[in-house]
Amino acid sequence: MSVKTRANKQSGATIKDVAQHAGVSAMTVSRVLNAEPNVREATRERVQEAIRELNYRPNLSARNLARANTYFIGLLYDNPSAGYISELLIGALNRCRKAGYHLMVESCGAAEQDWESAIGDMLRTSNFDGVIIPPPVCDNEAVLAAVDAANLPHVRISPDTSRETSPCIVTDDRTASQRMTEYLLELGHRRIAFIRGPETHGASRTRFDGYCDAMKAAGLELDPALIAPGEFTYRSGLEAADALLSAEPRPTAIFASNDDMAVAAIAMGHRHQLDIPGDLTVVGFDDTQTATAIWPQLTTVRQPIATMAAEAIEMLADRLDRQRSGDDAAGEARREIRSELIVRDSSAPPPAGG
Amino acid sequence: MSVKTRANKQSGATIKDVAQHAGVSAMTVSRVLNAEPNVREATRERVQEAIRELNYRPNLSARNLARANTYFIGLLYDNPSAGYISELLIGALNRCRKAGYHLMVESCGAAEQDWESAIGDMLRTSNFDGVIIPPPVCDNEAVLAAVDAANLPHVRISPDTSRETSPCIVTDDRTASQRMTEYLLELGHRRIAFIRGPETHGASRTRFDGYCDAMKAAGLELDPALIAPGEFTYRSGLEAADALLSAEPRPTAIFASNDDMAVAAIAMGHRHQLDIPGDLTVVGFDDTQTATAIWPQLTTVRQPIATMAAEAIEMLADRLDRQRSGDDAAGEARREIRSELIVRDSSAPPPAGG
DNA sequence: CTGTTAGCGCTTTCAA
DNA sequence: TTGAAAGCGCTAACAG
Repeated sequence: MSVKTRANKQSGATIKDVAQHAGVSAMTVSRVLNAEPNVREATRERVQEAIRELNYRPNLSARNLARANTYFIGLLYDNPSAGYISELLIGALNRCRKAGYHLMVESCGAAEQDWESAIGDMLRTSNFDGVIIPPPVCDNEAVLAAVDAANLPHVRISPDTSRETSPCIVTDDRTASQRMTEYLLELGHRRIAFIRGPETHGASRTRFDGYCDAMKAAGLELDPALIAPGEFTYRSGLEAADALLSAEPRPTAIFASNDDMAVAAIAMGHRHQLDIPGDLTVVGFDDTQTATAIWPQLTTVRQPIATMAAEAIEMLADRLDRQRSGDDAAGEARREIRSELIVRDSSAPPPAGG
Repeated sequence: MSVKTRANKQSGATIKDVAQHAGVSAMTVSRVLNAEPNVREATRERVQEAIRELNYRPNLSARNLARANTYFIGLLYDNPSAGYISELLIGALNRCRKAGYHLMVESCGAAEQDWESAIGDMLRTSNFDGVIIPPPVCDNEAVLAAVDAANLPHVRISPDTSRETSPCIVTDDRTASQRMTEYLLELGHRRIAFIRGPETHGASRTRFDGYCDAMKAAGLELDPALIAPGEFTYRSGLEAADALLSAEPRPTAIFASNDDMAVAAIAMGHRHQLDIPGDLTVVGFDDTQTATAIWPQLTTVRQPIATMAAEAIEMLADRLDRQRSGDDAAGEARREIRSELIVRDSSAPPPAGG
C-alpha cells in the first residue's frame, strides 16, 4: 500500500529548491523572477543560473493567491460570425502574451436557459483581472450589469451603444464607408446604389451616413431609387439587388453595406446577364472569408479585427497595471482604429455608355 | 498616508466567513463545497444557506494551489481556417463548463520566431491539467514532443498521423466520402468526377479512397479523365474544374474534396454556361461558411466540429478524473465521430440526355 | 541589497 | 460526522 506524501505535488522544482541551489533566500529568487531592481547583479545571475539548471517554472496558482490577482483576462464570447472570433483570438493572444496575461474564453451564449443570471457567478468565480467584450455580448445589458456589479475592469470592442465608464475600441465605419464611396466616385461612377443594413444594427446607420457624406460632398442628390433596405443576409441582398437592377436607369455600382449582401448582389448581377465588373461594380464591407472565395473577388472594407483585439488587451492591461500601482487616473476611454479599403476584382470604371 | 492591510484582498467572502456564519469549521464548508458524502444533512443545509447569504464563491487560485491541479484545459491553437475555431470553441466551452473545467487558449503559431522552443516553457508555466490539440498543431512534432516531455495528458483532434499513447478524435472521412458518392450514384449520375486534395494532407487520401470505394462497389471503373488534382484552394479548384469540364463526354457531377474547390467548380460551371444543378451537379466537403453564402447553396459533408471538440474535452476530463482517483486504466484511445451529409441545392439528377 | 516572518484561501491529514 | 493543524508555492511587509 503506497502512502502518498504531500510533498512534490508540483511536477518540477519550487522556489525553495532554486533558493537552496543558488544559496539565497526564496525572497531573492522571487525578486529576480519579478525583475525587481534591488538585487545585486552577481546574485541575480546566480539565481538565474539555478533557475535554468533546475528548469524551474513558477506556480501560477501560488503566485496568484499571494498577489490577489490572476493575470487572467476573460473573453466574453458568444459565437459571432465565424472568422471574427478567429481574428479576434490572433490579436488578443498575441498581445496577451506580450503583456504577460492569459486569455480565458468564457461562453456567454444562449446555450443555457438562464445564462444571464449565471454570468455574475461566473465572473466572480473565474477570478479574472478584467474582461474584454466583443460583439454581440458587448451590447448585452445583463452582461454589462454583471460586469459592473463584479466591479471588473473591461474593454468593449465595436459596441453599438456607448456607455459611461465603459472604455471601448471602435472603428471608423462612417469614414471608411465614405472612403469607399469616394473610391467609386473616383472610378467615374455616379449612379451608386446602396444596400442598407437592419435598423437594429448600429453599423447600419454609420455606414449609410458615410455613403451620404461622400455623395453629398460630390454634389450628388440622394436618389431614393438607389437606396434599398437589407438585413445583412444573403437572401435580403438578393432581393435588394434584384430591385436595384430592375430600375431604369440601373445603377453602375452597388455598395452593399456588408459582404454577404455584396456576394448576393454579384450573384444577382450574373442572373441579370451583367458582367462584373464590366457592366456592374459591386463592393462590400467587412472582408469576410467569402470575399475572396467568390469570383470575382470582392472589393470591400476590412476591419482590422486582430488589431482591435490587440488594442483592447493593451488598453485593459494598461488599466490593470495602473490600478495595481495605485494610479487612479481613468485612462483612455476610447480608441478608434482605422479600417482598410481592399480593392479587388469586383470594381472597375463604369461602362462607356454608363 | 494610507496603510494598506493585507486582509480583504478577495473581493467577496472567504471560506472562513462562511464557516463562522454557519457556525462550523472551514473544513466542513470545504466538504459541502466538494459534495463529499460525510456531512450531516442539517449541517449541509446550514452551510449552503450561509454560502448563499454571503454570496460566497471559492477562490480558484487557492483551491488549485492546495489541490495541485488547476482544472484548466489548454487549447493549443494555431489559426486554422476561420470558422473552424469558432465551432471548436462552441463545443469545447460547452463541455468544459459541464465538466467543471476552464478553457485557456494558447497560440502555438509562427507569431514568434522560436515558438517551438518556447512551447515547453509555456506548457509548464501554464499549469494546465491537460491540453486538447486541434489541427494543424496536432501534427506538429515539436509541440507533441513538448507535450510528452511535460507529461501532459492530451487529446488530439483530427490528426493526420497516428501516434502511440496519443488519444484522438477522428471523423469517418472515408465513409462520409463514400456516402456522398453513393448519394450521387443514387441520383443517377455515372460520370462522377473527383477533385483531389494535396498529397501532403492526410484527408486527401481518405476522401479519395471513399470515392473509389463507392465507385467500385457500383461496378464503375475509375476513369483517370474524371480525376483531377487539386490543392484545396479556390484557384486550384478553378483549374481542375476547367479541365474536367473541357473533357468529352464531360462529367455530370463533380465531387470536390473540399468546399473551396467546390465553390470554384460552381463558378467554372457558370463560365462554361452550365446551369447548376440542372446541367451539372457540384458537391463539396467541409460545410464551410461559404457553402451557404453562394448560390446555389452547396451540397456537402459536415464535420461535426463542435461535437468533436466536446468529445475531446470529455475524453480528456475522463482521463484526468481517473488519474486523480488513482485509476491507472489507460482509457479510450480513439473515438470516431460520424460526419453528416448536407443536401442543398447544388445537386440534382443528371440531365435527361446525360 | 537581502533575509525573516506571516500570511493568501483552500485542502489534506490525522485525531477526536 | 466534525475539527485542528499543517501545509500548497509564492509574495508583501518589515527588519536588518
